[in-house]
Amino acid sequence: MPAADHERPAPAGPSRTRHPLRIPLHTSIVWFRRDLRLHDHPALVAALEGGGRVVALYIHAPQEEAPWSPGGASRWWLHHSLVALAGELRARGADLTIARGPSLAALQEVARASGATAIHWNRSYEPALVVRDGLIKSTLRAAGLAAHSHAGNLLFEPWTLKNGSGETFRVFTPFWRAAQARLTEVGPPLAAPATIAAAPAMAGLPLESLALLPRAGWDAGFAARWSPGEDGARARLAAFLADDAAGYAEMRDRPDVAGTSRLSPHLHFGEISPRQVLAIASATLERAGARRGTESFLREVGWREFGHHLLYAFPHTTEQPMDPRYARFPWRPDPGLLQAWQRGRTGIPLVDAGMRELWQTGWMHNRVRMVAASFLVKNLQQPWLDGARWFHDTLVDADLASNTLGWQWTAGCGADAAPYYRIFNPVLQSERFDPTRGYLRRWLPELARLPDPWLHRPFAAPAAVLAAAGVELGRHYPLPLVDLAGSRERALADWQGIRTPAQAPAAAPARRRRTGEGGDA
DNA sequence: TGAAATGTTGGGGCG
DNA sequence: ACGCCCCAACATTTC
Repeated sequence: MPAADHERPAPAGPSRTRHPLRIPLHTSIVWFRRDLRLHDHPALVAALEGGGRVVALYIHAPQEEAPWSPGGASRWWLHHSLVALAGELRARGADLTIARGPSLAALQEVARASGATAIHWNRSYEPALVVRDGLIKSTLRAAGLAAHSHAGNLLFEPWTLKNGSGETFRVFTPFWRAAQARLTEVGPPLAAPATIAAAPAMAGLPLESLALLPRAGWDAGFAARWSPGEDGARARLAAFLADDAAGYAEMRDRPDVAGTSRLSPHLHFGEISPRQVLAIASATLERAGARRGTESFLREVGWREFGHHLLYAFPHTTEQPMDPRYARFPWRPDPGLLQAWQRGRTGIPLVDAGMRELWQTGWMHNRVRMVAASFLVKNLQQPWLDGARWFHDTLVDADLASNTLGWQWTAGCGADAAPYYRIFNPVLQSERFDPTRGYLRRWLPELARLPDPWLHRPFAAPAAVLAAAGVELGRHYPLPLVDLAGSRERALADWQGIRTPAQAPAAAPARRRRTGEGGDA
């Protein structure tokens, strides 16, 4: 007896002609991962093609991302983003089914229970996920299921953008020049389906059972600041384009001004795609004529793209320096120094303000990230990987590709790395980029009464000034962990040592002698 | 997507 | 009036 599907009317639209009535309606799983949206979702569109029914599935499998499983801040975001996605699906007639990993077993079980014959997902590019997804795809196919991965989370697939030698770009500027030349190839975003033909509801897990929200109340400041989910993402982009994009080029480095897009967590979880960002930003700003701001903003989208392409080509860089010379760098690991940095108690105001902003909101202004990272790596000489792990655990936008790129850049061991001699002075950076001192005052209330010039450098303030402001260094606020000038000199010397590896004293004379002899060997 | 050291210039005080 | 010195202010070089 044919399935009941035969009696259903054929779906309207062009699919009717491509898929004659005699083919039974099929069921597909859409495996949602870091693409928690319904707009511009190639896997979802592919699953719905031909009038098929859909099981929308999210699988919680943090162990499959180890050692870079999502941290607490990221899990907080994920929880709320899944709530939002489930709401969007429900409004279109579908449920979000939640399962626990291992992902392969969950997919097989849901396929069996739903009768799905195909699985669609949008690709990820992190090393562990590339390996996992490859195994899953071949296993599913061997079991007779159709498994399709789609491009949906980058502007360009990493293997399609190469330099003249056919290699992955290692320097941002030529990378972005090549990408810009091909931006017209990036198609328009796909529309969100108005309705989703859902397969019968599956017995999934309640979201709460994933225990993504923290027990301790450290997330108190998060909800006021963030709106996870697809609606929140598009609202954030719209607000940025309306209010801040025109001045972005000038204001993006100012932590005392809310002039950045703050889209990073939305992009990380795929609540909005870079293709949407490109299309919406270009159209809006073309109308507004804010060309400089647009270019500057899209350039940052380019950095995200660059990080993903690099990580895809050099998967070992999550743990290993890209520049092999740094494998034997003389770091000076010190748990006490690391912990003081993590807690925002270094005695350097801009660094401490940033680390506290991070802890309390799950985010830190990009300029401050560079300064805080530079201080940890260069002045304190703590291993960049320790800093990368802390950022990964505490950022709502924690992203393995961007985080790896940023830390290796700071440490000088990355592909397009800061030159070894480029060492930030956190006090000068503070004076230059927080001229109103609004950022410092917000995050360092214990110093709020310190008069103007000294807020950037309390350790240099006259005793009378400190006393009048009610600040006793070492009690209300820490003394600096290190002397800035001295630690800078030490870093310069050590980094220069990596640049020109310690040679045997005989090396230079030996070379001279050989050239002098001319014809030997 | 630096900072500090060093070099140069030019105005003004002053003998 | 002139030369000398001092030192901002700016430019260049070096790490």
